[in-house]
Amino acid sequence: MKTLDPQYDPSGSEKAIYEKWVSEGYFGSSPEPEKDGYCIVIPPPNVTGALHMGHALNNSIQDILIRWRRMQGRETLWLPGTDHAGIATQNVVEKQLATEGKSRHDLGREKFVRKVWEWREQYGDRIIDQLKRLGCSCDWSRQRFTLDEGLSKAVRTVFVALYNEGKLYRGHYIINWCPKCLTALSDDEVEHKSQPGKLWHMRYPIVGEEGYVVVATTRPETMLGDTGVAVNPKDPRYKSFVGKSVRLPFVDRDIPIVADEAVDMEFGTGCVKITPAHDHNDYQIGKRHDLEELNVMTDEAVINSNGGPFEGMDRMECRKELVKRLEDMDLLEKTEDYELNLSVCYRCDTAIEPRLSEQWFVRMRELAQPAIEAAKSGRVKFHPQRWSKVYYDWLENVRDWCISRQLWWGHPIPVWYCQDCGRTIVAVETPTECPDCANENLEPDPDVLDTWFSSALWPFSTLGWPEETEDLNATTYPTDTLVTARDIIYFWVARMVMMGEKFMGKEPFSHVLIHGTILDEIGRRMSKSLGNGIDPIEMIDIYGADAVRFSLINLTIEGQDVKLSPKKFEMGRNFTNKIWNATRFALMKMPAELDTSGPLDMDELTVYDRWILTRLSETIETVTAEQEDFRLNPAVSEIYSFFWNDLCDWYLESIKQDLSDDAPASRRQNAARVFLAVLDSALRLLHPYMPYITEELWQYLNRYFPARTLGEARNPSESIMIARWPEATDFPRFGEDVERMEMVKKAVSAVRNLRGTRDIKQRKELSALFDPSSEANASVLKSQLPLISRLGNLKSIDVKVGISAPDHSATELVPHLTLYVPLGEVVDLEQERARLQKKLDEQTRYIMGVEMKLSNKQFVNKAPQQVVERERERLARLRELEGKIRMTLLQMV
RNA sequence: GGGCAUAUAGCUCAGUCGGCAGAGCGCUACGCUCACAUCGUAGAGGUCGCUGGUUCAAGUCCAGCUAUGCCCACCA
Repeated sequence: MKTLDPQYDPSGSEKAIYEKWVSEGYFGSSPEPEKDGYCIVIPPPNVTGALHMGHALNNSIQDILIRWRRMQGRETLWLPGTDHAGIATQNVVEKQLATEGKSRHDLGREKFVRKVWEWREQYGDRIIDQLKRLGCSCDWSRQRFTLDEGLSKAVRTVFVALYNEGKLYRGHYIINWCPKCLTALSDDEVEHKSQPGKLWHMRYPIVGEEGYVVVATTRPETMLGDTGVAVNPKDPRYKSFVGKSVRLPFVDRDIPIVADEAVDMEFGTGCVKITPAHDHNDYQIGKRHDLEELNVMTDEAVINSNGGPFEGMDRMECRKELVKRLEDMDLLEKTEDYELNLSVCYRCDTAIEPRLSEQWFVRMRELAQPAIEAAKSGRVKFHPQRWSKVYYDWLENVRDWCISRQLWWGHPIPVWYCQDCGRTIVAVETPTECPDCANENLEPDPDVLDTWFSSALWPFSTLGWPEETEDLNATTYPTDTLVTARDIIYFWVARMVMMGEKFMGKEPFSHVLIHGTILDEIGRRMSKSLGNGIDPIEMIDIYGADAVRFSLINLTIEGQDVKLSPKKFEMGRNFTNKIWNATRFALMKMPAELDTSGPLDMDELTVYDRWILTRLSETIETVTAEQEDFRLNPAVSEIYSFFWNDLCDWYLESIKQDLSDDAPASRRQNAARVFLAVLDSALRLLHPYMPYITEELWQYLNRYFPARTLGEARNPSESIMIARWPEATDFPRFGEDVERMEMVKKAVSAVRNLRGTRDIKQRKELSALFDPSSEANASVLKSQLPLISRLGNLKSIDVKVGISAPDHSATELVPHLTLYVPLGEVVDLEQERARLQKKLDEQTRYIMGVEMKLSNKQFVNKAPQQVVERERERLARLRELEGKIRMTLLQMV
């Protein structure tokens, strides 16, 4: 007989178990069109990434769903992979180069890109290995990378198709430029930070006359690129100025004063400097008034030759110097403190420099419509539902998407320019000559695509599209559930639906499960800069993967954020230990010869056997229903309390005697069989949440007791991973036995209660007299005397309706049950009396409350009959109890 | 400026159809009884953010308010 250690140590077994799963091919999938499929595509983590708590939560959820559906017999596919993460990865490798004193320009593009690939080969699977430690049951044979060959083909195919339809265009527009990453960013990649700043009021002298206008700005350095000044046409203060010009200091350019509705008369001076090349609004205003667009900065946001005396200065340096000189020239009217909304790069936090440049854009309006429709029609459902509103808001107000990035790492834009005739060639395959002039001198577009462009195709590009592969069929696409966090609803979710509708003609998934964000103990986002992150791998090292998974799910309620601390994982660790020990007990106590050949005779079972089977059936039903609703937290809580409270605290304690050597053989057989069946199903219920420990223990159970009699697993000997998900109907329900067991629990609790409140040692055996108020209850108790005396540590029990209190006894009164325990001289009668009196007062108060309610005609007439009836019963119960207490008090005198 | 979320025990949070306020942690007392001290038994601890309203009945529904957090938005 196998004896387990008294404490569960996950570190010894997790790795071997995982390897076994992989080598047996349990994660694999063979999606065929006629199968009942269940497919999830992983949100591909960045290759540069290390697993953080957000990933741990995200992937735990996916693994739970996949494992559960797999056990239900669905053809599951969890498709894994990583994202090439343009900027992030390029930055990492550039940083590495920098330590060698080199830049990517020293290497040149080709060599640099090769270097990044090398980096990926070396480090890119780190996060994959970490996902494996978490226990993720992805089909690793299908692992994809957003930059691998198949996906590149998908990207180019989509690009060409959109271009040919006129949904892609290249143009000279103002975009968000990161002067550190040296690339354009989409609007969504810009973050906004509130920051204290200043509002400088500058004087621009009017040309040809005395005086000046005062413009207010938060960015004085951009004045070098001003090509106009705008006022509101309705502003009486400036009416006479419209049409005149001002002379720009330092660069001595005359620029016009124009009237534009967009100017807010209330703000600042009501007079705005216009810098079309360095501000989104100014760009629009400039277009309307045909103002010159003058770029005054280099890629690195250093003032260029258009900046006159400030050429060569960094923008911030220039700002300082420029303000100082304005002041010297008496052109600075005043400086105000101002809270500004600073735009920063989401990757490096550098202040964005809006900048005019040549970029590629996707026309979004039309593409967005089917994506909106997909959600409106219910084909794509958000959980919780409120996130659909965020999704709609973005899609309904979507702006064109800037997709070109001035990076080297990424999908090259499949466009070539004929150096001879100037023709633009957009093609899936690299062209060798110009179709117009046959010239071979073709220059490729230097830019790459936004990483999110390839991510948008992920749900079908990973399945082989545009090739017509076997994997791409109704079993896999649309996939079932996308599990993700709210911060990429725009970046990713909306764009996937858009592209899925466009190129597959179908939504890419039916459900979007948005989970909460993991925060630190005091509610801040976990971030590298704050250093407040908790490393999931470190937690797995300490507590085990199952404990980490369980704890995370147990803390995560329906999309609510989670405040996390390392201590929270102790709960999961404790639970694993509980499961371990319940099984340990089973293995220790099983009879040497367990006969499981015939069916279990239900008539031979005890009250507690039938009770636990009923509770199990109910638990299975609830858990399955909650999971169907994506409510994993209520599901797992249900299993937790079933396992700990019902199974361990009550059932296991109840059968201890039955499993001992001196118990009758048939009783021992039956108790063992029921216990085994319950344990087996409980482990199967727990498996999606805690895959490792359930597998390990299940194997132990299998090895020694391969045959089952209830809730038969599909393949008892192989792996719990592919065992059958339990069904409520696997077990009979016995309503009456549940009631009986509740009565027994009440009696035992009364004894324990009496002990606890009177400082009577657990070890001391007591004599108990129960007055169960009805003959029915009396017979229930009488039939369970051995159990009650065992659980209550009693040496004798009397059960009699209407029994009167013996002398020198302590009394415990609960509804329908009075317990007397004679304590001889040790009983403190004064205290007993006080206790009873207090209880009596309490009952009287309750009774008054209920009487009041019942004497209220409104209540009796309007409340449902059921509720009124319940109150009446309650009153009867309370009165009975009150009477009982009074009587006992009288007897004590 | 708009939108969303949150407010319940000392802490972190559950609470579905409106019908007797729950869990984990922490705290107190007792117990190393042969599954588990990562445990067991018992206990203390609540004006459900505030103000109104609907209802026989409100933690739960409605309105308003306060506080906190997040998202969106071109007032320089």
